[in-house]
Amino acid sequence: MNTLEKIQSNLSNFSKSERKVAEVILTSPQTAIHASIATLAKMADVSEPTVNRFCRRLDTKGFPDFKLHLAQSLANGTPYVSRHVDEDDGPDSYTNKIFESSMAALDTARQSVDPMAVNRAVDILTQAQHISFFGLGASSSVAHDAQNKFFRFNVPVTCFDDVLMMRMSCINATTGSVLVLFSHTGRTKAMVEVAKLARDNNAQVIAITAKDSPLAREATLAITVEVPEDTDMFIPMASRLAHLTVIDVLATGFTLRRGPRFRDSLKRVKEAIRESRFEKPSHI
Amino acid sequence: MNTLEKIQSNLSNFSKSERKVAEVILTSPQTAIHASIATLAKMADVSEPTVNRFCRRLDTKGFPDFKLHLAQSLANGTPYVSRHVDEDDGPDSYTNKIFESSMAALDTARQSVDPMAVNRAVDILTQAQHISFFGLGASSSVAHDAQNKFFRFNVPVTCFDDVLMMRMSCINATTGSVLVLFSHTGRTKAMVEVAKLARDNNAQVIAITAKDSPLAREATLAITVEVPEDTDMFIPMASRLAHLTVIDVLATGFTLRRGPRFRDSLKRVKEAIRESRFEKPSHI
DNA sequence: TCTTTAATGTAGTAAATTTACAAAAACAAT
DNA sequence: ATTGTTTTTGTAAATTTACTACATTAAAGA
Repeated sequence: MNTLEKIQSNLSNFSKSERKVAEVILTSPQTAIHASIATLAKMADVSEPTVNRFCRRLDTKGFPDFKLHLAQSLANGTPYVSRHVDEDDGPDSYTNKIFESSMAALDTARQSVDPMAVNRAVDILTQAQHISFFGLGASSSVAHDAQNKFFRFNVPVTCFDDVLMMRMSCINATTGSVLVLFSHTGRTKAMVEVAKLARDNNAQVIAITAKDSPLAREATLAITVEVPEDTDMFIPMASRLAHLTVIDVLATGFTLRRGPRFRDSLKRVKEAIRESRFEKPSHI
Repeated sequence: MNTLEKIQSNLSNFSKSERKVAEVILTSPQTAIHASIATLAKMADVSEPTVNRFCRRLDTKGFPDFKLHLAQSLANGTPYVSRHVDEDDGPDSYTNKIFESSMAALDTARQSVDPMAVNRAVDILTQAQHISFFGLGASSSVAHDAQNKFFRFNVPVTCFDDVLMMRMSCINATTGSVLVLFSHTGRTKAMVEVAKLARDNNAQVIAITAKDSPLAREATLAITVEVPEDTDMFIPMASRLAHLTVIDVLATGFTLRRGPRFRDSLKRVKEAIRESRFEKPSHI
């Protein structure tokens, strides 16, 4: 909830003096954010500590922190809030809502991803002799995307979206094999079994999945991603965007680890497909 | 202009030490607004007055005032600036940069997508007797994702990431066929030819691609998406996220058009895969 | 190489915020 | 009404924070 609204709704919970502070802030919030605690105290005709206590009552660290929160709530509207699509939303409305929800999801995901886990995953990937990407259902396209990306790195890669092929591939796994498993829930039985099978064959298993899930526990290394999935919609949407972005992060880490010479070869891959394209008009 | 963007664009005008401050703030603006001038100075490895001078250079009264502005810019408008990954970025830094760039890309994409085009695409899709999704290279996983999504709608769908199959499929196309082509550049020769072939066979062609591209011109309807693609990285990253989100938008429009009864069948699809999962501990 | 100018840091100062504690007010129970 | 208790509020000191003036260092130009 927006800070200004919070003050409004908590008005009855405040003490007499605190309410005076609230009144002053509600009357001219723009003045409040630029005032010092002394000025504001004088305006509300209370003591400075009262203002400070008022701030703490609103779950802020103190006066400066409170001003920060207030400033944000004054900056028209909260940015990317996951908003549910309504029955009677027009194209304009649902288009915006979906995009904003996606951005909000990425933001949540970003905060939940542990960079150290990313770093260790990059370690494992750079040392791999062979990388396999596995995903079922909605995650199969994620696995395909990963394959497409790492393929350009001139590393042996495969990708499966079929349980039987995954299992067969695990049987042939060796110490140099690295498997990357994608699963939003981390509870798909088949995937958990595949992870176990792979580890039994000494392969390294990186899971990109939910925190504290069976798959996360079964993997050598788990990059856990928290995504506020829209439960109204019966289709996973936000999770795959988050997973794809994790792929980008891993790919970036990979190229950074390999150094500048490696990037030249990427450039050549890109140039290889140039001929298949229509020239872009150069005068634009 | 948003403070964060202002820092980004003024980067060259700053002195060496000021740039260090800018880097720290851009890397984690959320940390910056909660830090004291001393903490920030230490993080950037500069002196406190340098931080202060940095603030003034951005037309603020001083450090606290700067934090207020920054807080506001994080709240409204575009908080996420597309930022390039540096050679010496640590895991923490590049993880954040990639996520933020992705969010910034989605924001740009959102502003460029025409909701009316979306609406017309939904019209066409709801009336389709058969839907095919085509994508090559990095777009093939996008097409797969679309297939997975629309498959749940109990509509006949196919998906190809192979030019020959695409062409064969076009030959058999009829008036009720709808093709959805994904291409970031809209300049892939093969795709443009496929679009032409399909239209010659009276199929409807929806292109999700770049504005004013050959493919956009060749299609019955184009949903044009503008994406600030990072040209340093020789791999398309942001574009596919934008295209996937467009799929979500189309899928949402589709379900809304079909009405509430339709959603029950989606629910059943979801329940069908429940058995394949480990139960989630209910006490959490 | 020397001079000039710009950039950066050090140390001290002023301001603002917070803490600890005491006074006052409100409330309850005798 | 009066006393004891709790809550609220304010005072004053301590601490943290930000800023200013000046010194030093680095860079640029002659």
